[in-house]
Amino acid sequence: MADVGRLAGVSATTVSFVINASPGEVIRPETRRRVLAAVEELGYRPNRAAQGLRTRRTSTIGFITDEVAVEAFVGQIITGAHDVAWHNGSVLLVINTMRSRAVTRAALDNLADRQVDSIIFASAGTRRVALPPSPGHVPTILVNCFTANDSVPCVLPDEVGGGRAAVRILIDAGHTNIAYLTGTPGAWATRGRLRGFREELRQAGIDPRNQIVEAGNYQADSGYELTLELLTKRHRPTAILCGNDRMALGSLMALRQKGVDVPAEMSLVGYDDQDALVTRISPTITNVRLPFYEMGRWAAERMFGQGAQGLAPRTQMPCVPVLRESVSAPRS
Amino acid sequence: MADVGRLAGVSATTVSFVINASPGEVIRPETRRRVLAAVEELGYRPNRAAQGLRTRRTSTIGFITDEVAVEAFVGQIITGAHDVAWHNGSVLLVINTMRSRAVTRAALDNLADRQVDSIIFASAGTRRVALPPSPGHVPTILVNCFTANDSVPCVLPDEVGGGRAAVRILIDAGHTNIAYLTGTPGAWATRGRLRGFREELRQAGIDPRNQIVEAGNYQADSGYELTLELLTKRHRPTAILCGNDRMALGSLMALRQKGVDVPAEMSLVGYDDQDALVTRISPTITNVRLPFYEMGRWAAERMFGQGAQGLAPRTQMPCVPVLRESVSAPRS
DNA sequence: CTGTTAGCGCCTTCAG
DNA sequence: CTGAAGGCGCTAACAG
Repeated sequence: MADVGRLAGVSATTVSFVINASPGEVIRPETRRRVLAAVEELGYRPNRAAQGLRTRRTSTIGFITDEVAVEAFVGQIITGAHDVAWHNGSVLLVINTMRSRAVTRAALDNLADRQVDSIIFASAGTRRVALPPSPGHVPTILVNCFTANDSVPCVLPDEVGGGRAAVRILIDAGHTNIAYLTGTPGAWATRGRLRGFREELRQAGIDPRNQIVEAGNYQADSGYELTLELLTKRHRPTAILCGNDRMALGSLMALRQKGVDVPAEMSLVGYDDQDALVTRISPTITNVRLPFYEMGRWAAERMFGQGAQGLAPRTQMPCVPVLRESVSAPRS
Repeated sequence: MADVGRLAGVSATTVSFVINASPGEVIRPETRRRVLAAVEELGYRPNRAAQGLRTRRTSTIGFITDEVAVEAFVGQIITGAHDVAWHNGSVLLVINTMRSRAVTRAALDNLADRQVDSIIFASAGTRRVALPPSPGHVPTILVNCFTANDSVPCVLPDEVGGGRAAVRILIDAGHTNIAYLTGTPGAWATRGRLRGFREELRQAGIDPRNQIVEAGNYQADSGYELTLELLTKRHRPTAILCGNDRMALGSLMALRQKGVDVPAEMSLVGYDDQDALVTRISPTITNVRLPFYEMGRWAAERMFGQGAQGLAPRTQMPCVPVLRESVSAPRS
């Protein structure tokens, strides 16, 4: 930087002013031109580490997660947070904890030591986490998880609304006899979706107690087996709602095997909207999409606004219906 | 740090020596104890940004990629690189380019400005990339991609070996009439796998020209349709090898639909080993696994050894067979 | 409008 | 064995 100043015939300070377009500093156009030329000639690039030391702002967001690889869900959260960060000149420092509490603790310390501006903590599955107290007071937001006492602001998918949206798709298509093959009973997501399922039916004047609800486990086999079972019942439903896309896939395989056409003879709705599973298949599966990308964006956006100050303890993002080929009106 | 020294009754220099266990510096145990106690009491943590400025080592690896979210492949590479980095006290700065050349260029500059120790550039699909010349001379390794003139060392999956391994599974099970539903013709991976397919057959004394080879497109529908077609042929194969897991899934659906039992009447082998697709289904699909995690590890490991110096221009990592339920001996 | 001075927090000679 | 001095590259007051 001193070299640049020397070449341009000015001091390092002036170079800094020019490069950063420091607000309040007025530089004569001629000087600015000379400085820029010198920067160009020397191929000078400011050292961000030094800047960070001086300004106490590293333009870095720490991103801690359970697990980057499984399910590609976390990948979407990262992508959302990344896009916003990049747009604001920041970048993501990613640490994978593999759900180890020790690693989580170490990651938090490490990120604080590196002077990150803020921390986003994301979980692959929606759940309660016990976050060790962060050293220093780095603004922190939780994505797809929450703490017991809501001590840290978080953003979650609106699963109840998602459950309602899923049923609404089928009701709108004219179905009144809908089977719901749920995911693992007790899981946070399962409970919300089921509640939404019932609420929406009731609101449409359909008694949820007349609908078949079977508990699966979010794996393809459970969708497959529960569907085979379903097909043997007397009062066969005209539509199946699945706990997630893997189950929907299993269900589809069972329907194929039994020669039941989708959607002509049976409508099918998945949940999660996992691209690889759901759009590269025939028929493409109507779905409710989880807002992972949006939650990632949301969290990062907060970091460039008021930080984690003044946020509601919990924010919900909508799960939106995605209409594809697997739903049609029931056969009359 | 000065505060810690004051509390312990020593200089900041001594604190530094104690904290870093600086080699060559001998500290009296009593002094060390006092320093450590002061560190503890004050909750002192060294500022990594300042350390980085001074030592010119940030313990940070820049990780640039096409796309974090799709396919979960990149997630595995990140995980591999991350694990090695973390083990060595380093951390990953992740940038997503969305295949934009401008972003890639900016990412390279940004990482150099941030003084990362090294850069790993990973692609979601195996392909040739045109990497803008890195400013500064940060050691760089390519994962799952390569440059035209091999100017940057890279690590790639051994697709020829993978193709061989896939056929070998079936030959070992006793099959001699094997159909191969390939992925998109012309793709680097497709060509390698097909070559391996032929080599291994020939070596087993089977003429590849007698085997059915059909070109698909790596999507589930192509597996589905090609399989339906296959089942109408006179000389029906006893085993199907698919270009990837999505195609295998499509194939499985076609077989189900036609009432062909897997593996009793037809053996099936996928490729890629995408967990979500392949193990959460019945039957679980025998596979050849792409070494994404290993390639990520490999690249990061180099960065803690000789850097990118003295590496072979291309390194291949083996694709290993994963035996599951979808293969059995052919019906005699 | 521009230059001087003084650190940010740490590590590394070099003297004791 | 320990401390003093200097500087990594940059920016923020404060003068001119």
